[in-house]
Amino acid sequence: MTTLTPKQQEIHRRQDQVLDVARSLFGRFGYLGLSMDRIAAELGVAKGTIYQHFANKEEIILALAVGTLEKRIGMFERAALFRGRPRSRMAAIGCAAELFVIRYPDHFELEKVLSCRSIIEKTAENLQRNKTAAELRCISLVGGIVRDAVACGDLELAEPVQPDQVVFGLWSATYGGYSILDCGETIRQMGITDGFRMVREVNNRLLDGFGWKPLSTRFDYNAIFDQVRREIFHDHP
Amino acid sequence: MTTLTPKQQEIHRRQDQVLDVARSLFGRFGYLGLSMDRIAAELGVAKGTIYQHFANKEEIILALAVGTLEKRIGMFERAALFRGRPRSRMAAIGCAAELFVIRYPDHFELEKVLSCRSIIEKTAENLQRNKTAAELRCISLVGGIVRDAVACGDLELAEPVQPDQVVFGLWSATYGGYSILDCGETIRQMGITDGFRMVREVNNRLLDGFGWKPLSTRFDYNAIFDQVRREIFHDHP
DNA sequence: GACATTTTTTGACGGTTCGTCAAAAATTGG
DNA sequence: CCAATTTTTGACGAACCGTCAAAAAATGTC
Repeated sequence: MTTLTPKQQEIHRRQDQVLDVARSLFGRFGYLGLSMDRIAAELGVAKGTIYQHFANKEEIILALAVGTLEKRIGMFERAALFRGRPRSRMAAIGCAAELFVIRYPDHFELEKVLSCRSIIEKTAENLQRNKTAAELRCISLVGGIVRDAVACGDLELAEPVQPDQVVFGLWSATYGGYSILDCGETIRQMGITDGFRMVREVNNRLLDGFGWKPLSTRFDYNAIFDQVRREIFHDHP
Repeated sequence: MTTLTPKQQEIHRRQDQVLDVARSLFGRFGYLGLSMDRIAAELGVAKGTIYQHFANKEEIILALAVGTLEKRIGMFERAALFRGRPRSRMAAIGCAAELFVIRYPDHFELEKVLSCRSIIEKTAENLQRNKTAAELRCISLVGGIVRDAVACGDLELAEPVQPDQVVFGLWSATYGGYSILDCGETIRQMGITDGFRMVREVNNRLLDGFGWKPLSTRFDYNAIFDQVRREIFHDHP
């Protein structure tokens, strides 16, 4: 286990170096500006060496996305520790999600590239599973809070509605909302200025629609956001 | 105006032929499988000729997306003619959106590719504006229904909430929902089977949360979907 | 430390796609 | 029919891909 030759350690380190360089290049020049040749040049090694670690640039991008997803999991876990009724804890998760998109703005771009069929198809399935697994961890964390709410009576789901449906709704609205804000001129043309407030509002109304108490019309969840920011994520930008 | 030489007419026709071939190639092989050389070969012309019409494959993809967006506008316009209270008319729009993703499944893939910064950046800004304009037409159509609801008292928006916020919410939830369903293994792992029902449900709950009457808990909007399908889109698959 | 063996690195190579542009072909108008 | 204009062509240089035999480095054995 711990018996790694110096050489093997060097190889391990280089894997991270490749990702660092790739992240920088992707951030600066985007998907089309990222190339194996450039990574190799920037790192001062031959191209063949990069191929020892990753089969193509798509797998590098996938690895970058998994990396930031793990950051998000960490933030969600910290947020989930917030003390309060389930809906407040859910607001804390919302706050974490918001801070995540601010702190890791490139993540969305990675996500969008990987959502293209012909691009993700170039990656090995077992690597794709890493990403799915990370997503499922986020989802189950959120699902747990929904179930807590059901258990304590704050949320009553009429027969056919399942807790996962609530999670799906939050995920849709949040992912969709940030996607729309992130890309395209359209939103600016609509005269929308404070996108984050907008996403919060939509999520609040959605949970109100499921009847999750206390309703956002009777309780100020923006205050929770501020509190979570102060108490849990004070070290964040 | 109508004085087009035979040659000019041929050139106009070819523009559409290029798009037809490109749509087919994109559908079969995706973004990475689409190339100017292949289009030219499939169409039996030299590559240079394609470049007379489009500066690169990204502009072709953009044109394809605008094309399907216009189909959607048409469907939304037909749906908006549905007779009923505003919320039922909104349900009719939802039905149109659902039928659209069924009828034009490739549209989402186009949309995802174009949402990547480094890809859309390769297209001319005035072409991007075509897409923005088409999106804004859809949005203003939906916004009109929201305003109708406010005008007739079915929807009361508390002070800071604007009609566009409701539109943004519907757009987020729908776009996000279909995106999530469309791509990735995660959703299957969650055990979600009927994705369309799920998106409908989320939209219903969202509008309930805004207090748009009649609430979905008191009125069956699925029935509206069926009715719209029968009465307006009977010619659709 | 010398040397045989294994592991790692290298970069040249063949292949594909891109976007260009001068020459060739086709069209137009007189 | 011919000169002028427009359109088409495909060869070209450049960039990137992924591979692989040869070179270099590391390892382990005596």
